[in-house]
Amino acid sequence: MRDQSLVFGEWLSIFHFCAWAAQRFVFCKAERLKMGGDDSGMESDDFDWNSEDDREIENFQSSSRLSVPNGDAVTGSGEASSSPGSSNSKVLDHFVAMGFSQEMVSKVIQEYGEENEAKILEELLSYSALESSPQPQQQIEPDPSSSEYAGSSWDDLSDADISSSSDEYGKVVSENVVTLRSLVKMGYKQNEALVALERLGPNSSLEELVDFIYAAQKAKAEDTLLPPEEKLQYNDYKSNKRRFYELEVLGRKKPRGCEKKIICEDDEEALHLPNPMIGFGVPTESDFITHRSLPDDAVGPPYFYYENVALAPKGVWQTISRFLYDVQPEFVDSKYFCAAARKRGYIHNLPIENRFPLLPLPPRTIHEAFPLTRKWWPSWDPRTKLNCLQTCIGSARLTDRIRKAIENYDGDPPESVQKYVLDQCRKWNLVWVGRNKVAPLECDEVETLLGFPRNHTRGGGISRTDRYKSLGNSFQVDTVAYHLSVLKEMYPNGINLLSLFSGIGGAEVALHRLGIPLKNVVSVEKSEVNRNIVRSWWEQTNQKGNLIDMEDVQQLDGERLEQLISTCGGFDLIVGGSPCNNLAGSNRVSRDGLEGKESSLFFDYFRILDLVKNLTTKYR
DNA sequence: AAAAACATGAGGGGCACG
DNA sequence: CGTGCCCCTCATGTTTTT
Repeated sequence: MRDQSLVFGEWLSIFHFCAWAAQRFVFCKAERLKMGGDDSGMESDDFDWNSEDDREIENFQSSSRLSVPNGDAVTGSGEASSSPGSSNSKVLDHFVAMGFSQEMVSKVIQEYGEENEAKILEELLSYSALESSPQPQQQIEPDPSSSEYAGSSWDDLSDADISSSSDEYGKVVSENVVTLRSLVKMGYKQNEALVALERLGPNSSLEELVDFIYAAQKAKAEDTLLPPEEKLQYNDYKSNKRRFYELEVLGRKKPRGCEKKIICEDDEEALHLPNPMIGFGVPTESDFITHRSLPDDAVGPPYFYYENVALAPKGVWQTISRFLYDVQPEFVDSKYFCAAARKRGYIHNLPIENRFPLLPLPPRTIHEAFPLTRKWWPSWDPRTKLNCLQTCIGSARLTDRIRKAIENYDGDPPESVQKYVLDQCRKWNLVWVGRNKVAPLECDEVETLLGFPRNHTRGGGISRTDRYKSLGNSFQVDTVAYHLSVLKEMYPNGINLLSLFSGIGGAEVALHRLGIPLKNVVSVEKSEVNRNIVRSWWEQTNQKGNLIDMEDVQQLDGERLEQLISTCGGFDLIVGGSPCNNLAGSNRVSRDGLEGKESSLFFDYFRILDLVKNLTTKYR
């Protein structure tokens, strides 16, 4: 049972969210006018996002689909108290205009005074939540993790600095509140509404928000969460293609006799990881898929290529896939390309015929990759592949402990010691470098395993710790290059690349090693050392093209993109592996899923991709 | 001040077995 | 089908060392 204080707490967090969103989203009317001006059929597809232009804010009010009836009444929290005499009816009118009952508003104003609109809003929201929530029992989460899930991220949000008291701030708050209220009135949970509004922006239409929530529900919901009639609405979704994918690509056998379970047959089903994890095929295995059909919306140009960890929390890949035009992910383990495992999912709209690998093929066992370890490798260590290369390495003291644990014995150590050593070796990816001596991989060894040139991340003031971190967050170049290889014959004169979350430039290196000329590369990467690494590589490899680097994907708005596109002549490929922090299993602290602090930047990948797609089709 | 070392499991998939 | 066991995971926050 959910008690009232909990509900109220959630509404509190909603308010904090609104404040946070007000800061985060600055509205972009100019873009909408520009794009919608020629009426080129982009009504509900044009997402409006950040812009820092003030005049755009001015225009926001009139353009909003979910308009505030009386904008003038919406004042910043600081202003309301300045003229108490006349503001009583004004404040009351304002909240009534937002859709609250006059009775309720005056009651709350009586109780709390009218000088603190924020407080009034809180109260109104909590009251109306209790009153109008259509199916309160439905908000009981059978899955206890779900509420925690959202809870932690909202805590983050409420920590956000909400000192802004500008006018647009007030508008944004009320705008969001109205939208949220509408959604809750429609029967959606606050959490879902919040997430949707956060992702799509306050300017988005109700339809878009509802659509988003559907997607999220589909990804998350268990059978028991939703009443059957609501779920039936999802069932027209892709059943044929999904089935084809499961049968043909994932090698999945559809068990007979489950026709009864119509409801959960397709969408509710968890995405199955292929075994072996070879996607549409890898150079070293005979199993291949040579054809797939893409959803119409996904067909390029431009081509896009998205990457993230395969073992994300449940529902994440379904959501990602749904945003990326329903293209099904290709799950590939890089252990088929090199000596280290790296299970990743890739969503792209590239052709998959006539792929070819980078040559020479890298060694695919530890012994081949590190011949010197063979001499010291004990017979009781059966590993032939390394585990996933992560962002941290084992410490020197750990390897010392292991040495001491072993050297007490003449022959093979007892099984318990073997177990301990093996566990540690697997956990930290240690290799044998001497008698009773294990060691973590060196930076340059990691570089080689991942397909980068040696010393790619070396120098320029980067610490060893940070090198491991940057490398651990990177692509495996051979794997990505194999997928991108189909571009070579399509673009003999080179490509224009938009590289988001570039990191140390895995995509750039892959294309370069494929022999695909890079004409213009726009590289967006937050970390300065990483940008330096890419810049340095760019100069060392005598690139003929032009490298433009930027810091923040969130600053890449429609205006900026249009500029870039007009100077570059359009992007042929948009690559991005968005942050996995909140998805990766190694994260004990904040594995919050796609809504996590960093991983939610996926939605910026989608936003930018969608913008480029629209701009590309528009100008061609 | 910066770099390195350390402490901190949950969550799922795969598999064998009954 | 369920259950138990094995295994793996693009990490974060704090403390210690350099």
